[in-house]
Amino acid sequence: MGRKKVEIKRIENKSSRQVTFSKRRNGLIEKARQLSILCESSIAVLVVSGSGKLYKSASGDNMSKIIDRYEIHHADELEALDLAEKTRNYLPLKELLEIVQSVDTLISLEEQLETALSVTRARKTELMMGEVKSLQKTDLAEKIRNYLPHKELLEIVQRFSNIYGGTARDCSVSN
Amino acid sequence: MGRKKVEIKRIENKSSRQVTFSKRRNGLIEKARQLSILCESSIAVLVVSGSGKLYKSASGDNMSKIIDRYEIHHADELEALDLAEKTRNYLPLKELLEIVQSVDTLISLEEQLETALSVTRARKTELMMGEVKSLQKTDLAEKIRNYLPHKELLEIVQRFSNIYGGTARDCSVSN
DNA sequence: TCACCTATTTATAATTT
DNA sequence: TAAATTATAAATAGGTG
Repeated sequence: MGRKKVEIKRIENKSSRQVTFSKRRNGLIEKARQLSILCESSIAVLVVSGSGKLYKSASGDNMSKIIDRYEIHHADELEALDLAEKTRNYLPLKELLEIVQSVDTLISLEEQLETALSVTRARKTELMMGEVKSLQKTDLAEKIRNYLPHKELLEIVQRFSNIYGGTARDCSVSN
Repeated sequence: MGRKKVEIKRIENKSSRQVTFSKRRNGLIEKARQLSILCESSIAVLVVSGSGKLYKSASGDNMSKIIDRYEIHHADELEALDLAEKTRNYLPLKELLEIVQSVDTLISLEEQLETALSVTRARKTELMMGEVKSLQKTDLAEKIRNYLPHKELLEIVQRFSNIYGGTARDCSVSN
């Protein structure tokens, strides 16, 4: 849609590439805006220029919510990937805070965790991942359950399981 | 660009809205692809339909890298927001793992942290956030510095600071 | 560099199959 | 319904000031 048909390949001339980048970028964002209004949808457009500059647009909802939606959908795909692959991807900060908080809780309960804390990191990971069941009968388990809502605790344990490849999925943490 | 000019407002007829959604969504993603090739850029498009279904496209780079770029840029804006707001946003899982690992490291160095570990959670947070400077002269600081790359440690400390509202930004952790 | 211009291509709304 | 067609609106490539 111009005086000449252009092949879709890198524009070699730097200044016309810059002009085209600016024009088409604006066009793309305008198209996103229209689609979001016409069809009641939420659209995020992120453009990173060759020089690394970021241009973004969020229509119909805010950027974080749209990316959140992507993360939720994407989480399933992550299941199949290994840890190295996972590290290139994301978790909600909320979950991070919960995990940090749960680790923190474990630390604050250290007097009851003496044995566990003296073992190796691998053992500790296993504890956080897979031994919740056995802790149920102890005061520690009681305290942890009181500290975090049951469902969230289970999710955190499962998250650790996913990260470290354990089998917490099979744990039940009943009330 | 059709038989009639259309106003940019919600299409009331459900089936024509669906048809337009499908056509324009494809058009948008194709435009993104072209722009990324023509101008050597990376473009992410996330579309969430009214019914909540997600459509995504990443051109020029993978989705995670593009969103990562957004997160890095966006981090500055987050500074001004409170924790509740922050929890609706994201951190790379990589950073999560580093933080968990750093907490883990702190735990494994517990014999040197006896005093710190016996204080309250608030005190502990303060330690992790703001007291790195004072730790520099101790063996603990040495071990931490050896355990994690310097730059990453600083970033983690700053991240804790951002989360808990401390002032680790002012800390220097020199080698 | 930066708007504006406009010939032309491209996208798409309505229609047909 | 859904895919293909077609008439038209919209986007934009190259040009101009």
